[in-house]
Amino acid sequence: MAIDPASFEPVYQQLARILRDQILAGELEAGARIGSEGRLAQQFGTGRDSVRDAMQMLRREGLVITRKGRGSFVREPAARVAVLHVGGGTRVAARVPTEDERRDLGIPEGTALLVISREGEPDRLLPGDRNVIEVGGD
Amino acid sequence: MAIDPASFEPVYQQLARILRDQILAGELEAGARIGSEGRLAQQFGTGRDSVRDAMQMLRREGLVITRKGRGSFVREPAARVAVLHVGGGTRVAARVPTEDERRDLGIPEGTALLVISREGEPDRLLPGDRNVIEVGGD
DNA sequence: GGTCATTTGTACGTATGTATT
DNA sequence: GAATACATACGTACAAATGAC
Repeated sequence: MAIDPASFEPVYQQLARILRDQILAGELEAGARIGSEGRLAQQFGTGRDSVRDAMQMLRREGLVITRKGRGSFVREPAARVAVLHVGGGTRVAARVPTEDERRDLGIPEGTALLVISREGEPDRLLPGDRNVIEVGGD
Repeated sequence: MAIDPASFEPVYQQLARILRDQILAGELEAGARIGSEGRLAQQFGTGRDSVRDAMQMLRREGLVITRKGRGSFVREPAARVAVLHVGGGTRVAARVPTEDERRDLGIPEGTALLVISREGEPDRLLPGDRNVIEVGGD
């Protein structure tokens, strides 16, 4: 729960990880307000810059939303995924990949992810650089 | 082609717009190297911070890719869109919305966009917060 | 292999503008 | 109007990756 400035992991990523874990664990519920940038910077002993970078990471992952003059809030998980029923028991979802997925899949920023789901089958992740795939329409 | 620090439009957004226009107009071809952050900052008379913010904007839009120690390069347009043929002459594409689309559609960062295309019909944009839609698979 | 210049990544500081409460 | 909070924008410094030599 503390920041190690000497760690191999950048400060802002440590901070993002701490907050992400709290959100995914439900300690910070959807709609809950996250401490202000100044407050968090003071609390964790970092610059406000690092807090902003961490927040931005969480915004990109769709976990939080930040409103000017108000603060940052935990987002509804479902609000960041578009789901399409395409027939034949197949669902197609679009979402922004997490940082981990981006690293694992080797895809750059600015690439959306198609998730193709069928009952009883593992999800198929389709990044934007392997485009044009046929899905049986029934 | 110049930056106006007194404009209502933030410096980094002016810079992003200039570079975006050059990319979309083909003046900067796919794979082309964009000037270094320091070079651009000097050239446009801004801080490196503003250049970085502009680059980040373009990265999120899928227009450029940045590699540490090397520089930023114009990305292949197709590389950022995943396209799925779902039958019935319908195509589904996922991509990260542009900043303009985010503003127009009123959706926050970290939300992907589903684009449903059918021959002879206008594209339908489906953001992540209006989820679960049926598309005739036929 | 080693060194060097270049370039981006991270992290701090300060100041001012703008939106919300 | 005042207080709070985020947005923008400048500065500096050092770390890490890359490529040229």
